[in-house]
Amino acid sequence: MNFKLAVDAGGGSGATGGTDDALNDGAGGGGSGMMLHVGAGGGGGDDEAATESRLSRWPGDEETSIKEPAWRPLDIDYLHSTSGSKRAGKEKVATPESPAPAAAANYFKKSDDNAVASAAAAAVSAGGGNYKLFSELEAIYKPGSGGAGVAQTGSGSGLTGDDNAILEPPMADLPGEPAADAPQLNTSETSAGEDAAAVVQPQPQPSADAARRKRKRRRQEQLSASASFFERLVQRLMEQQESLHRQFLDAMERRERERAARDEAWRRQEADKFAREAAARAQDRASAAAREAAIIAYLEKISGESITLPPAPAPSADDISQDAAAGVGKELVPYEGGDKAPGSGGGGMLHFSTSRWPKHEVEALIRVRTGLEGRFQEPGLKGPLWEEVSARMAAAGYGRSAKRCKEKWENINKYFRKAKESGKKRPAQAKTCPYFDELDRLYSRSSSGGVQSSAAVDTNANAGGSNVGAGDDAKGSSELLDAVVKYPDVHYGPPGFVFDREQSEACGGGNEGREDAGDDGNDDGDGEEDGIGKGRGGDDQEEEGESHDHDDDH
DNA sequence: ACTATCACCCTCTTTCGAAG
DNA sequence: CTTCGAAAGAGGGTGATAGT
Repeated sequence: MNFKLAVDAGGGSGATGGTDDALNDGAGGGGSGMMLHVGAGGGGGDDEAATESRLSRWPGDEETSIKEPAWRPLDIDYLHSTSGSKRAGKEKVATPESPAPAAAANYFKKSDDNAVASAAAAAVSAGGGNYKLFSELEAIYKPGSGGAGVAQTGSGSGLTGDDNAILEPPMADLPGEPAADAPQLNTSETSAGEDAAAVVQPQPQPSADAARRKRKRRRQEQLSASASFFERLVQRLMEQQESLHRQFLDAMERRERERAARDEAWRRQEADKFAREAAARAQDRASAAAREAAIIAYLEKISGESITLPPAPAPSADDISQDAAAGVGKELVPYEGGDKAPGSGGGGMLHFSTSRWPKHEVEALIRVRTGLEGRFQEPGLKGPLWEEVSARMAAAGYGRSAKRCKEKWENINKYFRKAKESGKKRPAQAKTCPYFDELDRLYSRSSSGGVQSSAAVDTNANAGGSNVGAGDDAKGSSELLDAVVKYPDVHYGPPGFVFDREQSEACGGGNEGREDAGDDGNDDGDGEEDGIGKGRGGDDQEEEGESHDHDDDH
């Protein structure tokens, strides 16, 4: 949309009609463009004075004889010059030079007087008259800058729709750009008016060239000012961005330092914790060693024999398996000289045994195995369970692989069944007697618990047979078995110590139960049978044993 | 020398889960 | 559902060892 603000210098024909968007004070005809026509009354003018200054229509929009009306560009400077005598005088000078029509001359003449402005303002304020343009202009210019209206009047951007309007405020702030020059800025926006002026003034005049050069120079100055302004703006923007970037980097660096500090603190904390745990472990080991030494000393004192402990660092299950894979009979097991025949090996020293299971080791195996009986009853692979048995044996100081444990368990069961089946009366000093009793209890319990094994059947069938008294008191045997089964891990410890004492107590050894902590207690078959026969209330322990079993059963 | 005990190995059967 | 393979358990054989 092109705005044209023009003053109709030529008298309109007064033609009516037309529905244009022009801001006519009369019923001026429309046009393709939006124009501000300053006219007295258009076709509707009555008096001659009205014809001198009035808004006219676009050329060609009406049947006017004046095809090219003498449009004079509405110089905003001029408009505002009405408030200044200097400007008015200037225009007054230019007026005689221009071949403007008489109407324009009259207009200028009319506006020559300063009083005209006031009169026009009065007319505007009155709401009508020839100076309605001023109200329009005020409506356009005022919203932009309030009191700075004078400086803004020359922008003309509001009229032309030029985007440069947004640059007005900064331009107004530009240094070296006097506010007084602001009204001159409009000169660039009135290029169309210039054309109109060219039309009005066909013959170029020297003064017009000078004004043009002057406008061009101003435009260049304006452009240079704009360029410098933009340069400063961009520079300021870059500085701001650099500042933000520096802040960003600082923040990143600060956070990085904080993170490093946190990591360092965490590492220190972990190191301290590890050190504390290590110290606690060392203390536990020391206390355990002291306790063990005290027990050993006590046992040596009451037994009068020298007791050798199994190697402290029990090999792991993997090591045991590797040993087993390396070759049978090469496992490192605790060895008691008393169990071996004299001269067969150094008593009390560790050696690669002949893979024979010492009695206490077999007992430990039975305890461990019976402790896991419930899990062995469950369907599933037994391999892991035997691994656990091996691990528990290792924890007790016996290095036996899972395979060896399994084989030994099967063997002792085999012997047990064979012995039961044979029906022969076994000597009380038979080596198998100690854990035969254990197995008998186990199978008795299993049979009472619904798991009827062949061995248990055989055991019951041969209750009065070779294993004297083993099945005589099934109830007492079962209760004792419960005590043994429920506390499988409690008895872990030095060979032949805890379990034997427990066994002696269970057997009702009475006066010599605790004292006879050695191997003699178990070897005494009669005493063992008596103990089973007497039985022992194990209900309370059974209740406690359940939880204990679960605790250790991991 | 004989017997009992034990470790080790092997075979057979059963069970169970995966795969077709 | 059938087949197959792995695992577990039972059972037997054999040789070594210790005790009688």
